[in-house]
Amino acid sequence: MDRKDVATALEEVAVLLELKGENPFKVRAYQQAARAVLSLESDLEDLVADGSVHKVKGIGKTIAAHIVEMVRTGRLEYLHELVNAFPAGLLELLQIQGLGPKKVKTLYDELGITNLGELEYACQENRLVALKGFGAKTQARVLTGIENLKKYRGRFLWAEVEPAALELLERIEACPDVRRAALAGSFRRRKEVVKDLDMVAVSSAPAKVTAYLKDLAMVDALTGGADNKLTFRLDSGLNVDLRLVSAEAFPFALQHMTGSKDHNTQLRQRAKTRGWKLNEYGLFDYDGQSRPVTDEGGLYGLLDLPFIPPELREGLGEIEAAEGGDLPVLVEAGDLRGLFHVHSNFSDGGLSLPEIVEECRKLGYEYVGLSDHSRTAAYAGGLSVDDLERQFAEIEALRERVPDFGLFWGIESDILTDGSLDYPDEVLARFDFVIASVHSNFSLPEPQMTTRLIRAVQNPFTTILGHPTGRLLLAREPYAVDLSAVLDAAVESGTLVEINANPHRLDLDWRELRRAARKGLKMVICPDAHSARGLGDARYGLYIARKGWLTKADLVNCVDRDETARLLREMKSGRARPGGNGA
DNA sequence: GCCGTTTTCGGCCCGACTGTTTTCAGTCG
Repeated sequence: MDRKDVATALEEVAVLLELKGENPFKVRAYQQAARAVLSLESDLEDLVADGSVHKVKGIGKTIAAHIVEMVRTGRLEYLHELVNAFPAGLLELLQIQGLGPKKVKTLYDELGITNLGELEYACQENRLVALKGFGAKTQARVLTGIENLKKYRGRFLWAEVEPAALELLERIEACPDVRRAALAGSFRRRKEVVKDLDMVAVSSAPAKVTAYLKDLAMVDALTGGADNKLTFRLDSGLNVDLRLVSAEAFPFALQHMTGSKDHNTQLRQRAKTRGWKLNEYGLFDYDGQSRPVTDEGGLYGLLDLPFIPPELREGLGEIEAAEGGDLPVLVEAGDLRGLFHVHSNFSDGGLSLPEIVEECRKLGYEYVGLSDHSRTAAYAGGLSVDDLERQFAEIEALRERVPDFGLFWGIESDILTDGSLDYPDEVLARFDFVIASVHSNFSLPEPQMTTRLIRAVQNPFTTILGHPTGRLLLAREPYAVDLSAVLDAAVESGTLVEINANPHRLDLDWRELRRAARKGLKMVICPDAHSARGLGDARYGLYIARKGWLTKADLVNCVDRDETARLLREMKSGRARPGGNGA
């Protein structure tokens, strides 16, 4: 087990102990130990080897023994005992908004509820209202929570699917009876959430391909399919549709399977007005002759269109734009010169400041904007004014050591309920930049939430509005807010808006990006990284920026270090802001 | 369960909200 597995196991222990009603400080000890493991500077195996695990701050004798057991044997007996002490479905109840360990325990103890289905039934029978600490509103909230959970089930984050998708593609390409293969569908269009995986392959031996798939370890079961259409389920629960076609049909099938439905409808319409017929097998003229193409570009070419990148194929005007030569030159990975919104171990991040700099340089960036949590975010180790002093000193020292790398000092300030930021102005004035984000009080009524965000956006110290809608994909709906009004305010005051690249967020949503860019809004791809791996999340932000039609010009990340420094200085002094009146 | 130390046990991070209560427990971030 690596450090991440160990940390996850410790967190599971914490959850189960809470459910058991254990001493809350014991629970916290496990949570803290999990965090300590994650932010370990040295190798976990080395620590185990020389018996010094218990010397790590936050890890005592008991948990050290647990860790040693996990690293050596790959499992933790204590965790298994705890898991077995509860019905399997009970843990799922914790995912419902508003239900924590105490309430779940009550439901289990008092009503014998052990899974989602039983809970839903109990709500419908009006049985929750009678429980101590519960009432009509709680019951209604639980029902809504169950609805949401059901809605999310069977759907996957793009980033979750990616490793399996790439591996599967590799395996299928390696099949002797497959000549060519590609990923298609919403995955290829880089939708933030996908329901299943569509694939196309060239093969004339479906039976052999079927047999090959059956032997793959990652394939859980073949679930059906006719001759040229195989459907199967991966061990992750993801369903895959694999379409087998001839080499001639491949570009047409790939285009067809990539979609979207709206895009394809419009494209077929376009073919029809030319007297042709387009389907997954080819483009046919009057006398039923198909026109040969070697790739998708050729297909679009036959319809007098340039190649349309899959990300844009949502039927949202891309065909008209392509026709008029107005397709955007989408931003590319190489365009990103630096990142903002990176957490260090001063708050809840795992990396030290020098490690962050090193990792960013490895990734080819010219600068990084550090932003830890502000003081109100106590749960995330928010920085007191004293902490800020220490951090500033460390940053100054580090800057001297890496003169060729840009190090911007920022903060992710909580937006308090009234829309104000989390430090007095004289403190805010010291940062190179300030990201303002909502982390509490999500259920304000829309008018108040809108006012709150607008106030934050208009604060002269706010550089970037962080995760503007607060959504967590497949977990939490966006808060109620008049987003359009907030973005207008951002354009007006020249405040930047984050594209939070964490695959659970991807917030701002891609559907808003194009409209926002048209308004003149400048945006920033922010990994919101808490670890080295988290820095890599920037690419999900890039994908979503592309999906939102963004070009280099829309993203502050695409200017070099000196220009960025100048921009931040200007924003601070209030003279000019990109997109603002002073620009 | 961990820490620090006052070597044997007491303190451990918290503010705000919500819905339940009639003064507070549970949840969230």
